[in-house]
Amino acid sequence: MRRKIDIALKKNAKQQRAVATVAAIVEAATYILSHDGPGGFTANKVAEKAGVNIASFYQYYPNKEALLFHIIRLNWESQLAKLTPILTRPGPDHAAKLRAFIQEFFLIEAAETGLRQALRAASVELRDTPEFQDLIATGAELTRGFLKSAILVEDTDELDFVVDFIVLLTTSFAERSTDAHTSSARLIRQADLLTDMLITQFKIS
Amino acid sequence: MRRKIDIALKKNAKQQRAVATVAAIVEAATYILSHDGPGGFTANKVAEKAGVNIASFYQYYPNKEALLFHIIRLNWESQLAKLTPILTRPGPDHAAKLRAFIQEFFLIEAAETGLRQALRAASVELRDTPEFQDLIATGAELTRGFLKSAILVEDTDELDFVVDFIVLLTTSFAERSTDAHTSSARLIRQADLLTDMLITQFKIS
Amino acid sequence: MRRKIDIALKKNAKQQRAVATVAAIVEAATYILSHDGPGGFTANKVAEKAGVNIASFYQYYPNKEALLFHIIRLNWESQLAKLTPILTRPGPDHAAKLRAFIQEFFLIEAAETGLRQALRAASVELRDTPEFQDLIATGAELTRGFLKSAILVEDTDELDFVVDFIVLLTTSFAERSTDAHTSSARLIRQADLLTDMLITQFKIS
Amino acid sequence: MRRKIDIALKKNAKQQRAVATVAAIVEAATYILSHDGPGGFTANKVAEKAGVNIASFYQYYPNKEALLFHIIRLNWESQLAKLTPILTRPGPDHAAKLRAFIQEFFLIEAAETGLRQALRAASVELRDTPEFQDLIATGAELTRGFLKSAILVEDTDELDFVVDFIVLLTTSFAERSTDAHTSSARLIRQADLLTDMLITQFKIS
DNA sequence: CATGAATGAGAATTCATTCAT
DNA sequence: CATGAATGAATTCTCATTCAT
Repeated sequence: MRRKIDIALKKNAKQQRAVATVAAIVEAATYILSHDGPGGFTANKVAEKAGVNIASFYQYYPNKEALLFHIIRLNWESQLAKLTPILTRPGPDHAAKLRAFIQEFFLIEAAETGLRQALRAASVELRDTPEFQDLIATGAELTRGFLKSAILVEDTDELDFVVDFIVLLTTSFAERSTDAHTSSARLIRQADLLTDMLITQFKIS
Repeated sequence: MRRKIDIALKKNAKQQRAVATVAAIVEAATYILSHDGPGGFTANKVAEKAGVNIASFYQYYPNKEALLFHIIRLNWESQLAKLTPILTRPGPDHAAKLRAFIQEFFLIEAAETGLRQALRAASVELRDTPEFQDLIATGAELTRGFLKSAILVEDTDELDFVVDFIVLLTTSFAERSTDAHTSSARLIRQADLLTDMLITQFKIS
Repeated sequence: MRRKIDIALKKNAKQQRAVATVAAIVEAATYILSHDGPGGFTANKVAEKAGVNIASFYQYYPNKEALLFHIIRLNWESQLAKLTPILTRPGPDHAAKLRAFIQEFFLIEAAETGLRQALRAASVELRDTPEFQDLIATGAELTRGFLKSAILVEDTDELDFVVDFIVLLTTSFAERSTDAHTSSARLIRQADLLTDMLITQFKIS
Repeated sequence: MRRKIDIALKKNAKQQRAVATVAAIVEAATYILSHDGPGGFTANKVAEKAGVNIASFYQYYPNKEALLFHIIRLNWESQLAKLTPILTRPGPDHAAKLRAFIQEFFLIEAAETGLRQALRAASVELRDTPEFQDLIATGAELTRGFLKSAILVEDTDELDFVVDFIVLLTTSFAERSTDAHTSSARLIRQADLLTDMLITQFKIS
C-alpha cells in the first residue's frame, strides 16, 4: 500500500540566510537527480551536497518527497513561463503558434535530459497526490484552451476527445525526447513533422 | 555516478525445483511491483513473498537489478509474442496491419497499469546497460522492418527518419496509456485516430 | 549512568510579558503531556504550541527537565492547597478529617488522569534529584504531622513506622486511581473502605 | 495521538546461535533499563551492548516496544511462577496463605528496583494494547480467585468490590516498594501489618 | 530581549548481500 | 543446494540546544 505523503512546504524562508539555504538545497537536489538518478536522491546526500545540516533540511521540507515536488513545480513553472507567451501572443495564425509551441516544447524537454528523466521516475510516488494533479491540470489548461479555439469541430464531445488526443500525443512524444539523445536539428524536424500531421488532420490554420 | 550493474542471470535453473523457485520469485516480484510500486521492490520482500530463502534468491540472481531485468525481458517477450503475428501475417494490406498493431499495442500497454508503470520507473537505472539496449533494439526491429516496407519514401535517410518518428510516436503514446485510466473504447478510438493520421500522412495502404 | 540534571528555573519572570510567556509554556506543556504522553513532550513542540520561540523557552528553563519539574511542582502545590485545609481545620474529630482527606485525595488523583500518568512516567528520571525529594518531603510532612497526632501509639519507633505505612498505603492506592478508569462513586466507596480499615486498625477517633 | 504499536515477536529463534542472540538482547535490555532508566532504552544501545548488529535486533523484534513487552512478560511470568504455588498449595488456612503471598510479593517487587521502576515507566505507552491487558488480566485472575474463596461475603457485587479493592491495595503498595529503598525487615513488617488489617477487616481465616 | 536560523548527535528502521551449516 | 542467521552501511527523521541579529 502506498502511504499518503505530505508534500507541502513547512515554512518559507524569510531571512536572507534561509533563502540561501533553501536555494542550496534545491540546487544540490537538482544536481543529484541529474547525475545520480532517482536512486541517488536521498535527503542526506542532498543536504551534504548543499552544505547544510540534515536537520536544516527538515526545517523546510517535511520529507524528501516535498523537496522533489518543489523541484518539479519549479521546473513546471519555468516551462510554462516559456510556453505560455507562444500560445497567447495575439494574432490569428493558429498553425504558426502550434508549430512554434511544439518546437519549443520538444527543445525544452530535450534539455536537461538527466534531470527530467529522474524527475519523471522519481515522481511515480507523487502521481496520486492532489497537489501533483493540480499542478499538471493547471499547465494543461493552457494548451487545451488554445487547441479548442484552433480546431474546428462542431460536436463538443468530439472536440474534447480530439483536444485530449493532441495533448497526449504531443506531451508523450516530447517526454520521449528526454530519453533518446537526439540532436536539435532532428528534434525540430520531428516537431515539424508532427505539426504537419496535426495541421492536416485537424485543419488548423 | 551511476554504478555499473551486472544484470545477467547466474545459472539457468534446469532442475525442476530450481525452475519452480525462479518462477515463484518472478511471480512474487511482479506482484510486489504492481501493488507496492518500485519503492516496495526489495530483495527480501520478494524472497519472503515467494516463500524462498533470501540466500536462494541470490543463487539465481546476482542482485536485484538482475531480477528486475529478467521481469522486464519476460514482459517484453510476451508483448512481442502478441504483436509479431499481427505484423508478419501474410497479405498486402499494410494499413489494416498497422491499425491492428497499434490497437493491440495500446491495449497491451493499458493492461497491468501498475506493473508497467513500476517497471518503467524502476528501469531508469538500467536504461544505459547494453543488455537493456539490446532488448529494446531487438523488439523495435520488427516494427521498423514492417514500416519500412509499408511506407513509400524514396530517400533512404528520409525513410529512416520517418520510420523512427512513427515508432517513437506510437510507443510514447502507448506508454502514456499506462498512466491515464482510459477505457478500452476510448483507447481504441485513440488508436484509430492515430492510425488514420499515419495512413494519411505516409500514404500507407 | 543517569546524568545529573539542572532543574532550577533560570530567572523568575517578573515582567508582565515574561510572566505571560512562562504561563503559555506551562499551559502548552500540560496540554501536550496530557494528550500525547511523555513521548510527545519535547521542547520544540511545547514552544510551538505555546506560540513562543524555542530560544525564548531556553531563556526561562535551562532544559526541558526544568519545565517538567516546574509543572510537577505546580501540580503538587495545587494539590497541597486543596488538602491542607482539610487536615488543619480545627476540631478534634480525627476520623472525620482522615475520611475527608482520603476521599479528596482519591478524587484529585483521579482527575486529569492523562496528565498525572504522564507526569509520573516522565518524572522517573527526576526521582533522584534533591529538588524532587525536597518537594515530596515537604508535602508528606503535613500528612505525617496529622497522623502522628491522630494515632495513639506509645512507642516512637512504632509510631513512625505506622505513620509511614499509612502514608505509603494511602498515596500508592491513590496513585493507582489514575490508571484505572474508576467512577467517582466507586472511588468514594474505596476511600471509605480504606478509611474504615485504618480507623479500626489504629483506633483513630 | 498515540500510535498503535505492533508488539508481537517477529520470529522465534530456532538455531542455537539465534537463541543466544535473543538472550543477549534481552539481557542487555534488562541491564540498560535497570541502569539508565527508560530514557536510555534505545534499540541501538541495546543492540550495541548485546554485541549484536542492530539489523539482527530487527530480525527478532519489529520495534523496541516489542522488546520491552517481551521483557515485561518474562518478568511477569517469573513473578507468577513464584507466587502461584503459594496460593494454590492445598490446605484450608487462607490467612496463612495470604500472609505468605503478600510477603513474597513485596519482596519480589523490592528486588531489582531499577528494572521494575523503568519497566513501569516505559510501559506507559503499552498500557492500552490488548496484549498488555491480557497479560495483566491473566495474572490478576489467580489472586482474585483465591480471594473470592477466602472472603466470606454474601452479596456478589460486594464480594467483587472487596476483592478488587484488596488486589488494588496490595499491588499498589507492593509497587511502591520499588521506589522506596526499604530494608527487607521493614518490608516484611509492612506486609504483615497489611495482612493483619485485611484479615481483621474481611474476617479471613 | 525576542526571533529566525542552524546544527551535532542520535534514534528507528531497512536493505542488499554474505556466510556457515 | 537450501536455509537460518547475521551484518555493514544507509536512510529517514527528530531532538535538545545554541547563535546571530
